[in-house]
Amino acid sequence: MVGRPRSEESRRAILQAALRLCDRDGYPNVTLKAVAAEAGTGRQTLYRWWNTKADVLLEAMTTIVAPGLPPSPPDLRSFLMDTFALTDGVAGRVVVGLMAEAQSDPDLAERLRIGLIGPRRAALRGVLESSVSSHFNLDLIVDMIFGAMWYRLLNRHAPVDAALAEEITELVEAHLRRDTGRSRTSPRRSIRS
Amino acid sequence: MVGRPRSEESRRAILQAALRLCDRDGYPNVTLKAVAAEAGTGRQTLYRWWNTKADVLLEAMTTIVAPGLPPSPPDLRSFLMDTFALTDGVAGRVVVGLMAEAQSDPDLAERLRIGLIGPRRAALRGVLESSVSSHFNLDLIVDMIFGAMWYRLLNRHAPVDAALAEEITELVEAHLRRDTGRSRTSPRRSIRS
Amino acid sequence: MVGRPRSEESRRAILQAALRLCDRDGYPNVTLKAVAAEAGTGRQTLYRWWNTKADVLLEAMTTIVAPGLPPSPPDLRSFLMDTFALTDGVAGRVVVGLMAEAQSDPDLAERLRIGLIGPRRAALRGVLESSVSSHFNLDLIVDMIFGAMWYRLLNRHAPVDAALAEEITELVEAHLRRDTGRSRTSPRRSIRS
Amino acid sequence: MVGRPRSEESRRAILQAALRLCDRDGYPNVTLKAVAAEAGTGRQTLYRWWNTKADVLLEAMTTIVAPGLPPSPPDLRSFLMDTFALTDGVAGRVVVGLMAEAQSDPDLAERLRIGLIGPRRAALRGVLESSVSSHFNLDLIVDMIFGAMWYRLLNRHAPVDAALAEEITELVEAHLRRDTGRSRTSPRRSIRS
DNA sequence: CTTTAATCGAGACGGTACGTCACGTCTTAGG
DNA sequence: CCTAAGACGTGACGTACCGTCTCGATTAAAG
Repeated sequence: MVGRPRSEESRRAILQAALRLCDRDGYPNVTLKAVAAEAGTGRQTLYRWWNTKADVLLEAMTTIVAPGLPPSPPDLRSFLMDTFALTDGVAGRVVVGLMAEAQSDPDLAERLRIGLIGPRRAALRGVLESSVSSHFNLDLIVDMIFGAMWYRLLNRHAPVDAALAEEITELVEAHLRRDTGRSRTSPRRSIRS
Repeated sequence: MVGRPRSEESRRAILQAALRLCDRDGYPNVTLKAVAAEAGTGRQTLYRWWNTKADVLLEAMTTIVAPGLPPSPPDLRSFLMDTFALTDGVAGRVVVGLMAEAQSDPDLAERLRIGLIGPRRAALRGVLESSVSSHFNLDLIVDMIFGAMWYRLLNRHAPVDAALAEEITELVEAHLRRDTGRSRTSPRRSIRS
Repeated sequence: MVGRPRSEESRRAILQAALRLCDRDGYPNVTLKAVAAEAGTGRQTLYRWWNTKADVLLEAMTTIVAPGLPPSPPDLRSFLMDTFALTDGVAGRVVVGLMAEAQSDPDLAERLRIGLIGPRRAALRGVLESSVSSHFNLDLIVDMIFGAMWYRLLNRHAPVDAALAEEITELVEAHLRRDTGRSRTSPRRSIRS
Repeated sequence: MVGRPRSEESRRAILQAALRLCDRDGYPNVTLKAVAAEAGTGRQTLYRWWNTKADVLLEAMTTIVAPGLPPSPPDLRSFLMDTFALTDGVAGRVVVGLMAEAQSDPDLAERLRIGLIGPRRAALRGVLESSVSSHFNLDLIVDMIFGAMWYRLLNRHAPVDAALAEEITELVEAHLRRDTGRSRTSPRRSIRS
């Protein structure tokens, strides 16, 4: 026997309510109780399909927000512009909240790396491969670029905006360009995700 | 009249209990109730002097952990070595937890910037000033170096260790050195903290 | 939609736990926390349905204890015997505690008068009407009979027992009887509850 | 060594503050903390000389309020008039609060009986002895008269005023007078305080 | 065209941390 | 040695959210 099928309507209502509340109250102040109420759904419906707040918002990120990312951006400048633009809104708050929660939830941490962070790292690395000298440890460059972004997202001492994208692009192209690379840095080592 | 003086013993017991529980259970799983119990003090004593968990741990960082920082490190390599070494332990977990909490507490965010993050930024900038060409926007370099550190602390795709310090130092000295600087990057802009 | 129905089991467990603790520790020493623990229920379940300790015990009195009262006692002697018998146990402690609390809670005071005290006054008055001369102010007689009971319950200088019932009955029947009434007392005035 | 003598000023300030707060907030809402603050005295000073709230108010009653009682009232009517008049004010609230507290404090109960209730019972008994036939159990009559008073003080279904004094006096004089007493009531039994 | 079964909303359940309040004790400096 | 001031450890308060558990009602495939 099969029973009543899952309501797609409830699913989307819950994901969108979660994002809406994250935007309004901030990730840590969102409760699943409030999400259910905001979505106009029962609480058990929520717990039947997700286990935690992080589960809900991770799915919301990958099914609602992520599709808005640039598919295959041509150059570093556009890649950073598009990426940074996305951080200015719910997506930024959510992803920072998820990252914070992952600090004490190893399982969530891994799903974050695999589902969200890793793919973006790979994408940036792909963009860099065509413009940065192979003498450099690309993973380190990726760390420093996305690191600057995360650092500013968290500490808010400066915005993550087009100007940052521009500055980073100029720095990379002026000093790490394929033809200008005279690196004495050590050979790259393998890195997770 | 004066009344009974504040118990320095209780104060230190609470700060150390908070750090201990952070180490054991992770920042978000620490409760003030448990801190009071672990410290062997009354709960009211805790609320008398601090308002939130973040308050307690921020003071713990600045009065117990921070004094362990290098006073005036000579060069970039040692500076990063010392700094990164500190992140491997309670300090890392705490500071990440504080940063996460600051996302929805603007007041805490500012105190973090002023008391913890800003001074470290200034210190790194000071070190860079003597070795990096003035053509570069030093704030951006600081963002990228500390950014890489934060990024790895949060995402844990790679360790924040001596090797990272070494790689960053080599990259900076090889390509951004004072005498080799032929930057075409845009002029620096002012940046908060 | 309806939701999960209220648990009758929890309700009775709480009421009985409240009475049990009142009996053991005395009304003022009962805490709602202890009631919940004794009843094996959550604390919130208690607060969901009652606001105060007095609320709980008032309901316990009217739904558990009161049904044990004599339905329609034939004569004054039996009425007093039955009534006084009830005061020797939890009921006495509870009702005294409620009365004490009502001194600073006008709302509780009114509910006490309407739900507990008033009906007993009416019942006693009914019994007296058939045996006491209409020359007397029955409300005053009620005050003096129940007053003696309350006075002894509170001050404990003498027991509220069958002997008291006997003495009062004799006094009333010897001197206030319908046919012997030659009262010169003033006409009755109306009295609340 | 003798040290500093006890401050009589503080003592009176505390007693009066306790009465004032009882009047304003009701006995159960008075806290010793508030009494000390109201009296402008330290909290320890209070605890040094009294153990409980009841202690303070019992002393306040016996040293401040009681002296206002009629010394040797001539007849039942004046005795009741004077007595009832006193219940309309702080004294009523305090004595009811003490009585309530005594329900779970046997020691306080006894001090109440000895220091406050017993003497008044004896006084009323003395008045009755000269006007009521010796055939009656005077303790029962005392119980019924003071009982009516307490009952009304607590339940507030009717005032404790001059009218009540008048009605009781008339009832007693009309039906229990020395020369009219043809009582068939049982012989008196001994009664505590 | 009725079962049958899993879903839906609603909402009560036993827990637990929250931040506040009053308790009664203690530890200061000052009279 | 008493006084005021006030911090101390304790424990109940009433609130909020947790994740689980019943409910009656709904929905669709299987019999």
